[in-house]
Amino acid sequence: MPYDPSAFPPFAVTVDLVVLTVRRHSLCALAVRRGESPFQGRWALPGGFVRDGEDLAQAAARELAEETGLCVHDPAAPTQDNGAHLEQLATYGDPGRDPRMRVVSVAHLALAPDLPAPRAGGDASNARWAPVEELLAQSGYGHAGEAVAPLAFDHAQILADGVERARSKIEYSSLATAFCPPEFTVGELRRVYEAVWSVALDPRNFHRKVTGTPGFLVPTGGTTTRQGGRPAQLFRAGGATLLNPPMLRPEV
Amino acid sequence: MPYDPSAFPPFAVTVDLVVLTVRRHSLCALAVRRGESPFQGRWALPGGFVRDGEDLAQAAARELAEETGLCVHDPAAPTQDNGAHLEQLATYGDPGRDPRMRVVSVAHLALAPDLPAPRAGGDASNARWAPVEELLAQSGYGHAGEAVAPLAFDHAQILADGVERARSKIEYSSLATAFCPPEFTVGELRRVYEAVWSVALDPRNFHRKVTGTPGFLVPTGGTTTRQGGRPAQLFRAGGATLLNPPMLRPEV
DNA sequence: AGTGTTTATCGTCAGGCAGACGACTATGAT
DNA sequence: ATCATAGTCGTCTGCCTGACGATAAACACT
Repeated sequence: MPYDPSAFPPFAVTVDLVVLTVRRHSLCALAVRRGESPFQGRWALPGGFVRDGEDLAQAAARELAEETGLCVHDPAAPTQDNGAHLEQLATYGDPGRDPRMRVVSVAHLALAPDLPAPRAGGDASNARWAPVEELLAQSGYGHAGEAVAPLAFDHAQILADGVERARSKIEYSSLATAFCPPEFTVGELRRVYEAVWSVALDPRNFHRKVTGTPGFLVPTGGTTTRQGGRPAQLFRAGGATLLNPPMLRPEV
Repeated sequence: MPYDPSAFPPFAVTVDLVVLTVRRHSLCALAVRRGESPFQGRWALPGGFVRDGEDLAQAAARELAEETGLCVHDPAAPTQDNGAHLEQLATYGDPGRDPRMRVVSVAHLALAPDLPAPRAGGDASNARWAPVEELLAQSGYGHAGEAVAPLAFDHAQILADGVERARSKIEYSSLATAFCPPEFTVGELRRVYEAVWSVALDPRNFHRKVTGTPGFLVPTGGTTTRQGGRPAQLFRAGGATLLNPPMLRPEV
């Protein structure tokens, strides 16, 4: 028995993506320039409609692939390379958040290693990685800074929520490795934490913490000097996902 | 410029509620019996359609009030009594999760103190508080137990996610006080933790932890003997929301 | 009145972990 | 050769937690 269509208002459902990466020691998010009204020419988060017969996670993964070429790292089959972490963030459904009609957006959070270059999607005339601090300035969610127009719709709120989720989640999970290439050094992982939290961490205590947590890192045997200085051991992400005790974020 | 209606499939959007409370030393959830097909006669989580012009949080608060009479405790105006904690949980949008049509449900989590009795909503022929362990048995999310039919739709998954959220969130926030009446003793708060986590905690270490965390509890000056034994100091929830360092959940 | 039971509250002690920081190592640059 | 850079190993101190003893204040019996 189908529902009586007059019993509920129809909604459009979209997925929006907060895609985060670490570039040049700062936390950056993927932004696309809107080619259509409303907010034409303004920066926005990538996203699109959920299609018929499509799961929310599928829709988010499809949008992510369209915008970045990233495949979602499936925990069940961790053989793939260049995989990103993807998780649902929150849902935004204020009436009036889109002036055209009632749109409910299921925001997702994606964490990716540093990528060569963003490629613009179909309906976006441009795309770029921008420091989150810059995107959130002017919006009341960040410190004042560059004079960039605020993000379209309620995307500044969504981005702020995604950044906060990422900041807190790397405390008690091994998620920070999602920002790293498949093989990385302890120093590279530390620079991820430092960029995401905007703090400086003691290299010695950090090294003790991450190498002492069972299952967090597994050595690959190789070394690298790509950061300069003494060669560093290379690691892959271990199977552990929960960090107990957590990595403590220093006080402000 | 409105959207082209043919550009996206129409969805129905609902809110579903995971309302948790602690009754007789066990964590219970509000369940309503379905009066209509599909899943007629089965237990389900309370919920309903989001109305035109209504925010998601408003819709959840309205459903909560309809089902339980609870008002949402607004952090901005903490003068109200009998207020419950309400937060968005996650969104479930599998095609086919409702056999009638495409429905996206924005699940919310509510935490309430022990209530006198549930009152059935309009379209539910019955309502009750049931131990979550009982509701999740038979569903693969809990231990085997009573022979109760599984919850309707994907509500077992939603309930399991809500319970897990509550279990982890009381670790690092003062949210456990949302399960308590406005004034409560340290022992009552401890029994909340014990019920939610299904563990036994050392009363002396627990007392030291919660009274030693600044801003967690503020003494009201009164005492009570409603639990028997030596009179206990009464407290109200303090302003602190984050617990740092967190309350540690004992190992299994 | 005394005794037992229950619950609350205060103390003590040992082990683990984090922050601060010294020391040493191995590379490339000048 | 010397310096700068980055990585790695140790040490020490203070805080927090888990385990548990001891005391306090109520009630229920006898």
